[in-house]
Amino acid sequence: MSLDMKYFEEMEAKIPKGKVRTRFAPSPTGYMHVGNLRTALYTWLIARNAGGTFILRIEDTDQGRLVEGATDVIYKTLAECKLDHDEGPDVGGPVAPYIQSERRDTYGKYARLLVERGHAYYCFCEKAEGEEEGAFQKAADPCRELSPAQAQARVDAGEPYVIRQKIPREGTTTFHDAIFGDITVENKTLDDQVLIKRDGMPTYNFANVIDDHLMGITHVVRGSEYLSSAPKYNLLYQGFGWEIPTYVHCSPVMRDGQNKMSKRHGDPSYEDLKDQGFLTEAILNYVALLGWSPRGDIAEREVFSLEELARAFDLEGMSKSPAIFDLDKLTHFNALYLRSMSPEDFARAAEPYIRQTVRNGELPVEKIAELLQARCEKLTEIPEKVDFFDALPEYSAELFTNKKSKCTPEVAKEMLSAAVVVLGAVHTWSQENIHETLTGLAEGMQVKNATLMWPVRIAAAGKAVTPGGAVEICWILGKDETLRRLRLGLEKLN
RNA sequence: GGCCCGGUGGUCAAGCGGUUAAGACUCCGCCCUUUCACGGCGGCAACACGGGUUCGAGUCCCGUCCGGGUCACCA
Repeated sequence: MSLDMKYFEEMEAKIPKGKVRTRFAPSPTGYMHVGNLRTALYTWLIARNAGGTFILRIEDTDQGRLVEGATDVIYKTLAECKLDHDEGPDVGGPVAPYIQSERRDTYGKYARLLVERGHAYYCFCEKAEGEEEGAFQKAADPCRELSPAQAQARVDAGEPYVIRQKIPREGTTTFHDAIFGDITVENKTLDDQVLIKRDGMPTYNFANVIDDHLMGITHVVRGSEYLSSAPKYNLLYQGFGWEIPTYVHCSPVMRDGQNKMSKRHGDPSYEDLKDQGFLTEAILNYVALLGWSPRGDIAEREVFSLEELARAFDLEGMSKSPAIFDLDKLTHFNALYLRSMSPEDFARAAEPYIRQTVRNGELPVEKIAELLQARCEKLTEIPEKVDFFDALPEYSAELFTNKKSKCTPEVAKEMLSAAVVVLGAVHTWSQENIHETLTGLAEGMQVKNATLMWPVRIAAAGKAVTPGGAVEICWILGKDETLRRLRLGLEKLN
């Protein structure tokens, strides 16, 4: 069997050169891990920071793990996060196809090229079963010593085989990582990993090297779990005589000191976080800082838009150690983003949540939203905060007691009786008028504002904690409903 | 177990041989105030340990301990 050298030349000729090119290469699992999302973000940032190209590649070489509709989740998430790709399965590009299962032939050809060059060999051994405990020593593979002719004969005879990388027995291999620096390992600690599986599909490790090279990837960004296989990648690149890309290994996002974030442990994916009421921008901002931090004169800065991140991002700022995901801090970022929205945008975003419990179409949603903006950290906490507008909750007369406001049930009774009278006389139900009326009443009765406002608010809302004060709540409720509720409060006190 | 990597407050982190060891989240206190928030001010809290090198070490070297990764025909 002879190799078609022209094929390799053509493939080589297609590789774009001269610009930074990065790729996000997820395998379609059906959801986006937080760690995955962060890797995608960093990969995108490296490309955008350098004015380079960001590529999406789907790694679906594991036939047994294909999940229906899983690639859609990837497209949807990237689009939502505004991590736009310049090349990919959906938009095409100069080095298509961008789905590994469609590149199957390519891997086989390159594997044979590597065999030809003496850096790989056919292996006909039975699939290794789970080794015994403590048996860490690898047995030497007899197939490694087969002559090319012997191997070819068995292949031709239809014997099933895999292709393995031929790792040198002696010496050391050193590779460089942009974050971790130079790492040297002894070759004898490396195993002859499988390159082409029995089913003809490449392993992740092999497909990655081939694709990264053929797609002209300059910065290989991936999780640090691949750090220990990096020497083998280097040997592969060297075996082909290819230039080695810049490795960027990112430390994992942890759920606690011991475990990585994982769906299995019930840790939230990007989709889950969205469902919990987190904003995409806040998630991205938080996640960016979980493993990267700005330096120099912006070292103290935490709030970054995507564009600002792209400008500020640098490999130097990346952390070597794992980072624990902290929901409290994410929540803080979410609150920050919620507050920085324009009142109009916030009202638009909040309205569906307000409507969940406020169904009365008469009530001014914009005003309710205005009260909510500084008072919620997540949109999802809105419904229970505003439920009292529609229906006055059952509440205990004990709520009228408040030490700081100098209010007791007796005082409340007095305040409410007076308030019903003066509020009943208000002609134009505006916030200003309500405010003046009530503060005027407090002054006339020789009590501090709080002593009057407390019972009014309690009677109007029926709960101890409300968004907004007495004046605002009364105004939103309208005159009739306010008076009705205040009278109800009075009854409760009798 | 071998190999590789890491270790600054509870968490994210700055620090690059000389600092009172930043900042943020959380928590606590105070101010503001019409509840709660927002905002403002203040506070608690850290260089894993032991040896070196150096006039001087969180910063450099070695060891110990702890944690993680990897040792798949999964990615």
